[in-house]
Amino acid sequence: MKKRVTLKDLAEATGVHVSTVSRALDPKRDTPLSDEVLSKVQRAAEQLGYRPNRVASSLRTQKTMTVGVVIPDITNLIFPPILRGIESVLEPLGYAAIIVNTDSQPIREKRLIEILQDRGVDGIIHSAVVLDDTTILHASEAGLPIVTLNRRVEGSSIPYVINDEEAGINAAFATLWNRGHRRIAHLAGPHGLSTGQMRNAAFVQSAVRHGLSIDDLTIVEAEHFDERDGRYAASRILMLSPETTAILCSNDRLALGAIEYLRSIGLSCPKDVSVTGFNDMPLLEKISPRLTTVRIKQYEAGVVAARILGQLMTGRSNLVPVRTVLPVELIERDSVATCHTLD
Amino acid sequence: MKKRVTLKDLAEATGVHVSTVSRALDPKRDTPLSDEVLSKVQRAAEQLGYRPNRVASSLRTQKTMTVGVVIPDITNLIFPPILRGIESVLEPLGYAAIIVNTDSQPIREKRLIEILQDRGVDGIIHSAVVLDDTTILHASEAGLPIVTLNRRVEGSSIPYVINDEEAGINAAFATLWNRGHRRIAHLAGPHGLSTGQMRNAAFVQSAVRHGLSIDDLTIVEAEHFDERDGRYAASRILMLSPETTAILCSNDRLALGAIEYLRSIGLSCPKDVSVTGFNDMPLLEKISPRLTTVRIKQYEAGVVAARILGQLMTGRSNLVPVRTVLPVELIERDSVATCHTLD
DNA sequence: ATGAAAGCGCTAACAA
DNA sequence: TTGTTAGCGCTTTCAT
Repeated sequence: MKKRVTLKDLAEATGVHVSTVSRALDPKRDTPLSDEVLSKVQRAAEQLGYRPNRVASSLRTQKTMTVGVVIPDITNLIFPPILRGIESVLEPLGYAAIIVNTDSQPIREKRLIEILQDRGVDGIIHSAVVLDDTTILHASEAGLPIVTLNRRVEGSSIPYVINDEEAGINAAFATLWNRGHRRIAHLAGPHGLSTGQMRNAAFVQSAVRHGLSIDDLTIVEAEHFDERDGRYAASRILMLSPETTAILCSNDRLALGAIEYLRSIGLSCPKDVSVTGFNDMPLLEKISPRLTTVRIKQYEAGVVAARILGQLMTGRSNLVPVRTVLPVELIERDSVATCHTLD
Repeated sequence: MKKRVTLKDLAEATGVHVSTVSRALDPKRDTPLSDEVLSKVQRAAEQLGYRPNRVASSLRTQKTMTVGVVIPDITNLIFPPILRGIESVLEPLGYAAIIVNTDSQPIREKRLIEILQDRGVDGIIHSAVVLDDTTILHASEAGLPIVTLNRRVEGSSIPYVINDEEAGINAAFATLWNRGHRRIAHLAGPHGLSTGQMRNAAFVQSAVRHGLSIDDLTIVEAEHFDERDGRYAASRILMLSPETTAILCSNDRLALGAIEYLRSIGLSCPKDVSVTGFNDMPLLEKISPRLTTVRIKQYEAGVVAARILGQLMTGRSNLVPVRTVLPVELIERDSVATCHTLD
């Protein structure tokens, strides 16, 4: 185990002072230096294999060049592309990311945020906030740059990047409506999450605009955005409203669960019941029936959030919009069929 | 932006020396302290909201309590479960992980390893090594604790955790053989990766043991473990050996690609050609035809690798096995059919 | 253009 | 049982 080469070593090797060495190796140097020392130091650094000690520099500059990325669960397929998007902008800027999974547990989230702060992260990209997230509010008020992704914290000025939930739900609703469906139920996501809430509101709005009465709408809320709760909520929907011909789901996993449930009771999607999703997660196009869904820009969202965080961290917070809404796109596949029910 | 509370602040607040405060707050303290100071300090820490500055402590102790996790690409579905496995053991030990994607580019890998070293990671879990990985060899020789996962570096003493490739390939081969297949081709993974190589060798061994002649075997190597190269390699296989009735693929993504190719030329899997995969990646069971594959213990592998790294980092390297082989399991689904070809 | 000196916040060897 | 001191490796202000 050979010891690392330090600035001091280079100073001894070149006969100049450590501070001079430091300056010579500083890429964005402002102080003037003689070409001679400069090249001498650089050559020595090269030869001895000098590598800067980021820990030491972090302590001195109070910048760790590290950001925290908080997500509910990396095994949820929509997150890996988002992370690659984040990486694509942060890595070239010299930042590294510490990724943590909250498993949607507020206590766990709180602990993880604390850990990130102990480690002195320069900022946080947060994709797992709840609507009234006090943990993150505190951190933000303490001066930590934060951007939320996919979700937002209510009544705060924390910048957020979301998808055009309303347009997405409208498009999904419209495609069902245009295929003749009138008994359209909503399999809603958790109301504690902004996505669940916004999509639910958009659904109601769409339905009303198409002339349906609020009282006639069947809406069942899933506790979590997963297949299990999708199955359960679908069963409740059909119990409450057996004449349902289409289920508009708050995301793909719920939709997958709903389709599983339909199959389990001998119904077919789309023949008996049409289903739509939201997100267009990876691999979805290989699963049968190929789900009609709303595609969100996953990688893009990561990129945009990271750019905003970058601005925040370098003090150009005046430039950043509090609200960024990314466009979505309806992907029509095979889970929606024309409705032949005689009403 | 309020300033962080430091040990010095606590020292002033309690009237004792910083070092005493440090001791009072050290969880695994060996020096004796009076109950009075202890509680006084702890109360002050609580009240003022003291949080230790890990950067400072890292500089002093030369331990960052951070590990690097190197993978080819997080969007490859087999990695998220592995990461959760790693997290499940490292997080309770106080470690955070910096995850980097190499995109299987050696130059990129080298740069990323350097970055991790600059940041002073205490160890690395590496899931993207190539067989003759000099970068990682150097790092290891420099004294950095390293464990490789899924793959191994040839001719080194770097501990590695792999799956029982041989048993897996044997099982896949046997199920094809038992269903009457005799014209079994191998869609091999890259020879530069230990998985590709080991699976290829196991295939040849299996075939020979079943009485096939090496010269008759059709083996086509894919350059990368992805669908695109799977499609291409499958086309080559059928060109070289049109009588092929089964393709044993080196992993799931290659198998998915092969099936896509078959479909594109009007052949059906499993009716016309049977296909097997390797890994059993998430969501595979929802894709039709449901792929018969070899399930590897993804989460478990992360757990084991992390445990070994933990031992290495705490100097108990005498306890760690260089080689750990995890058991695999054949998952029989719908992509293998009985062969009715008259030979 | 370069050197001197201080200090980021913490820990640990040594003293008392 | 507690205080003193030194220093991890770097950056930055001030002096020269």
